[in-house]
Amino acid sequence: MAKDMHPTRERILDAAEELFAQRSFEGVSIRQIMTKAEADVSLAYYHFKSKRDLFDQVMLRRVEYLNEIRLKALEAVEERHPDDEPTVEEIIGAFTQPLLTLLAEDHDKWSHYYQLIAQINNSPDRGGELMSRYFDPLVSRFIEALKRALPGSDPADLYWSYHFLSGALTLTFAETGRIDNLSGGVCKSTDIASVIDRMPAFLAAGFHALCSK
Amino acid sequence: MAKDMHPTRERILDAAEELFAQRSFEGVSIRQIMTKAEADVSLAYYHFKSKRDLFDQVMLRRVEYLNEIRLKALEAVEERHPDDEPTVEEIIGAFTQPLLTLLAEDHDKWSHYYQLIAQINNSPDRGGELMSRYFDPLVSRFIEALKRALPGSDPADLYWSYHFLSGALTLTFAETGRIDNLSGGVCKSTDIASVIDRMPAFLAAGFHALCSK
DNA sequence: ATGTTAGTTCAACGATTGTTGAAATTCAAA
DNA sequence: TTTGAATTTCAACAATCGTTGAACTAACAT
Repeated sequence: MAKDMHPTRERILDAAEELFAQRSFEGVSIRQIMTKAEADVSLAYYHFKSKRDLFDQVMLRRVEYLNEIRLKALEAVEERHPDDEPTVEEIIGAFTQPLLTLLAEDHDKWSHYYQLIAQINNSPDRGGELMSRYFDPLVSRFIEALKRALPGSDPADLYWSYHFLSGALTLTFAETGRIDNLSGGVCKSTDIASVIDRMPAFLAAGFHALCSK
Repeated sequence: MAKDMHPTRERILDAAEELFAQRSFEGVSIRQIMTKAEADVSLAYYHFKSKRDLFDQVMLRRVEYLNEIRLKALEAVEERHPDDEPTVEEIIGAFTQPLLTLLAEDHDKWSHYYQLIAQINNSPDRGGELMSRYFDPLVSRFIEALKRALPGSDPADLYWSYHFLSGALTLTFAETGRIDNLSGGVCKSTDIASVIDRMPAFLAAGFHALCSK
């Protein structure tokens, strides 16, 4: 089914994904990755061109599928509104729900990937560049939909609103445990059900406050 | 005036702050830091116990002052309301405005520090722990104020709302250039004036949507 | 059997890492 | 001028870094 079924290559990608997410690109050595993958150090360079290439392949492995199902979620919402426009909350729901669904289906598989994205999103080094490369087509599509849901809004307001959304979203999926500490156990980073309905409501209200007149 | 006026030590801290912010703790070597600081490698270990200690001192150098002025901003808002409670937007303004004011006063001094905080906030490794250590006293104080401004609200709603705020705030101050790319130049990461009134309005609306009934 | 190819192992390279001890320098107090 | 402490320089340590080439094994086509 999958295009790339080589088991060793997959194990390397899994190990790299987890370690890069936890300790960043430079914070992890090839040897540590290959130890976790239970394979010889040289195999990293048989399956990948370099450490940087390995990192890129970790990103690319899931991004395509991720963008695909999020786009489909948006299209599903739009098809539910043949005449009028979907609401802001519906659009934001289509943007966030697929992430939560995947996480609920297979937490171990997606959590590290989300942590990696959160790290990149907040990296001043090449964060803006990388995020744009991987997600701009999808995000632009969503912003178009939001523009229609908020007619006459200032584009700058819209972009800033999305920027706030992006920060809230990536931090939430980073599952850093911070909210566990702060709330003294009332909230848990890994409690997906708590976030699933709170985040779209919170963010949609922000969009309306900023972009509606 | 300042407790620590040693010029070399300050130069090391400046260089470390900038490089740590750009490339993370493990992504920067002591030698790179000392080259930028124009000082011998050994001086890092004369002024600091270790690389980790240097990192901690970079964080500690500004956190006390930062928490102080943000607390004062909150107290000023509260004193303006001797009888009733301040609004949610006023409280969030007190939380965010001092950051923007400092950045406007001396961008080079504070931008790297903010980038470092953004990086830590989104780090699954020890992010939750470090952020709690440095900011929980202040944040708890603000959440108390928000609790009074939103009587009868569910604490979990409040904590999650603050969590969304935290993500939006740190990403914005990370100045990654992402919004520059996405908006095609309409918005600029470094344009503080654009953020100063948009962010509190956006976030306050989110709090009300989630925490008011 | 033979050859081909994909996958894996082993050993090593030069460079860089964090860190340290001792010598050299600076500079104010005595 | 001598003393002593604070600061800086120099040289080096073992360990680890990313990366590579050559040898080895497995499986399968001819």
